[in-house]
Amino acid sequence: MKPTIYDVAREAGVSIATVSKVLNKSGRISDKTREKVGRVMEELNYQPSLVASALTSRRTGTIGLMIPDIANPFFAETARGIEDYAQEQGSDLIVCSTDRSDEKAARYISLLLRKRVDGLIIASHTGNPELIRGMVADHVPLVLFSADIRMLEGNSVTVDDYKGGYQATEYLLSLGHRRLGVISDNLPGSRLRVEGFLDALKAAGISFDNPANMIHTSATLENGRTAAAEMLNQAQNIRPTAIFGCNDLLAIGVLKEARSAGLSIPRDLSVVGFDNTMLAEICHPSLTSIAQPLREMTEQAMLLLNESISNPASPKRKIMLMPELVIRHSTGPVPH
Amino acid sequence: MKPTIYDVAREAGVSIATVSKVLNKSGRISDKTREKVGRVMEELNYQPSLVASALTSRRTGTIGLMIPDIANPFFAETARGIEDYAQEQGSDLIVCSTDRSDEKAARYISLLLRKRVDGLIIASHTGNPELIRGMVADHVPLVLFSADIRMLEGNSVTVDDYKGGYQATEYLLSLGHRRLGVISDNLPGSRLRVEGFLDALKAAGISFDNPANMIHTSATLENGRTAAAEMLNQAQNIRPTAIFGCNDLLAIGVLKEARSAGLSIPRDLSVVGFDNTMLAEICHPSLTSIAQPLREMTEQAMLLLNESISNPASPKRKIMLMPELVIRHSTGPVPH
DNA sequence: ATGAAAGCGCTAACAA
DNA sequence: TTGTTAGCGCTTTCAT
Repeated sequence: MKPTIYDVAREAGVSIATVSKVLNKSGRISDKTREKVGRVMEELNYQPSLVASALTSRRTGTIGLMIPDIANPFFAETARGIEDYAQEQGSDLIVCSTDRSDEKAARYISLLLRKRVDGLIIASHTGNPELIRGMVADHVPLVLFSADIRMLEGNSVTVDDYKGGYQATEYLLSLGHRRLGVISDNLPGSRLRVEGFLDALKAAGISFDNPANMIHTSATLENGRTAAAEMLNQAQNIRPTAIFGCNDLLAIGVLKEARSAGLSIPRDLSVVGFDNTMLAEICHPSLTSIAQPLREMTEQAMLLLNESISNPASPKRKIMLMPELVIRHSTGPVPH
Repeated sequence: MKPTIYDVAREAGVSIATVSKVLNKSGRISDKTREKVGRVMEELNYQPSLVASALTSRRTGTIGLMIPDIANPFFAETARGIEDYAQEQGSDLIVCSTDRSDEKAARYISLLLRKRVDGLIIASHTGNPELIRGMVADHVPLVLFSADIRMLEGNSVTVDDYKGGYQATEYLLSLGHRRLGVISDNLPGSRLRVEGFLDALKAAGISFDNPANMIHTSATLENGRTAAAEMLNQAQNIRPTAIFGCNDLLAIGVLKEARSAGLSIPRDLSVVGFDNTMLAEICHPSLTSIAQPLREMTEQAMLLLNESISNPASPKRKIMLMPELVIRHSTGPVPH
C-alpha cells in the first residue's frame, strides 16, 4: 500500500497535523521537526494524495479544456499554450475533444463538473448554449475561447473574426480580384468571418451574386478539397479567382485541389486561410493567412479563468484581440 | 453550495446508501425508490463528486499521458487516439508536454502519481529511466509508447524503428542513391531508426564515410532546415542525393531548405520522413514517409494499460508493430 | 510549536 | 430492499 500521512506521522513520531503543515509550509514548525518529517517522507517515498486533499480543500488543481479536436493543429497549439500557463501555477489539464458533437460536449461538461475541475475553457464549439448559461448562472469558473455566445454574460477571449474576414477580403480585392469564393466552417467564429467577407465586398461595391461560391462545411482538409472542386468546376467566367478559406485546413484543401486540377497558385488562383497555424508555413506555396494572436489569447484566457476561480462571482469580461494578415505565397494579382 | 449525496437522501427520504446504490446501479433497489431518487437528483441538478468517490473506490477514472509536445502533430494524433479509447470506457486524459526535459518529466510523473491517475502512458521521452524503473517496481500501471527502455520489464508499444529505418534506406538505395544523409531526433526510437539506416547501407556494401551526413538534433521544422543547410552546403560530389529525416517535421524542414536553395525535389534531392503524419500529405511535394500504425498502437496501449490497471502485478508485455513505407512525391531516381 | 478531532462526500460491509 | 456505520487521506480550527 502507498504510504499515507498517518504512516509518515507515526514514523516521524509526530501528529498528522504536523505532517500536513510541513507539507503545505503552513503554520509554524520548528526546523528540527520539519527536517525530521522531510526525511521520513523521502524514506517512505511519500506521495501525498491530491484526491484526498482536493476533497477537503475544494481545489483539484486541474482545469478542463474542451476543444473540437486535439488533432487539429490550431487546437493543439491552443492546448499547448494553455498547458504552459497552467503548469506555471501548478495546475494540469484534462483535454476533451468534442468532435463538434453537442452530445459529446454535454457528456464532457458533466464529467468535468463531477471531477470538480477548478475551471473550464471551452473552445470554438460550445455545444448547447443552455448548458453554458446554466454553468454561468451557477458561477462555474468558465472562459469561452475563440468563440462567444451573444447575449451571454460570461468570460470570453476571441479574435475579431469579423475584422479578420474583412481584412482577408480587402486584401484580395486590392490584388484586383472581383469574383471571390468563401468556404466556411460551421462554427460561430466562422460565421462572423463570412460576415466580414460579405461586408468587405459590399463596401467595395461588389455584389456577391453566385451562391455556388459560398460553401459551409466542417474543417477538414478533405472538405476543403471537395468544396474547392465544386467551385472550380464552374465555367471560367463564373468561378472565383480567389478563395477565402475560413481556416487553414480548408484553405490548404483548396490548395491541394487546385493543384491537382492543374491550376498554378497564385497565378491562376489566390487562396487565403485563417488561423496562421504551423501548416501555413509547411504547405506549398506557403499560405497567406489571418493570424490569431494565440499566445496572447491563451494568456488572457488563463488570467480570466484564474480571476473567476478566485472569485466566482467576479464581473465577467469579454476580450477581443486583433487579427493580423500574414502575407505569404498563395496570393497574387488577379489573372487577366 | 453544490448538493451532496446527503441533500439528495434527505430530499428523497432515504439513506445515503440507497442514493449511492441508485447512482452506481449496484445492489437491489425497488423501481419506486429508484425513480424517486432519480427525480430528486434532477431537481437538485446533483453532480456526484468523483473526487469523493475516487477517495473511497481508489479509482479516479483518469489516465495520464506524457508526450514531448502536444503541438507536434504526431503526438496530437497519438493523444487523440488514446482519448477516443479512454472515452469509450468513461475515462479521461490529463495531457502533459515534457518538452524533452527530464526535469519536467520528473515533475509531471510526480504530479500524476499524486493525482492518483489510474495509469500512465509515456510516449517517446521517458525522462530518467530510474523513475520508470521505480514505478514498475511499485506496480504502477504503465505503458511506454513509441519508445522503450531496454532491459526494463515493463509494458511497451512500439513500432519496429530499426526496420523502419532499414526500409526507408533500402528504398532510397533501390532508386539508385548512394550518398545518403540522415537527420535524427535525439529520442530513443530515432537511434534505432539510424541503426536501421546504417545496417541497410552496410548490407548493400556501401560505406557511410562522411560524418557530416549524419546530424542529431531535436524534432522541429527549423532544426530540419538548419541540418539540411549544413549537409547541402557541401561540395556537389560529397553532399547527399537523398536524406532520411527521422520524423516528418525534420524531413519537411529539409524540403523547405532544399527548395529555398534552389533544388527541385525529387529531381535534385530525395527526402523520406517517418511517422506519416497529416503533414506528409500537406507539404509539397507530398512526403514519402514511414508510417506508424498509430490507431492500432493506441489501441494496444490502452489494452495493455487496462490489463495493468485491473491487475497491477500482471505479466508485462512488449508489443512491436510493423512500419510501412508510404511512397509519395518527395522521392525519385538519383540524379546523374 | 504541536496535537486532537471534526469534517470533506462518497463506497462498501454488514445489519436489519 | 433499505439503513447504519466505518473508513478513504487529507485540511483546518481550536486547544494545549
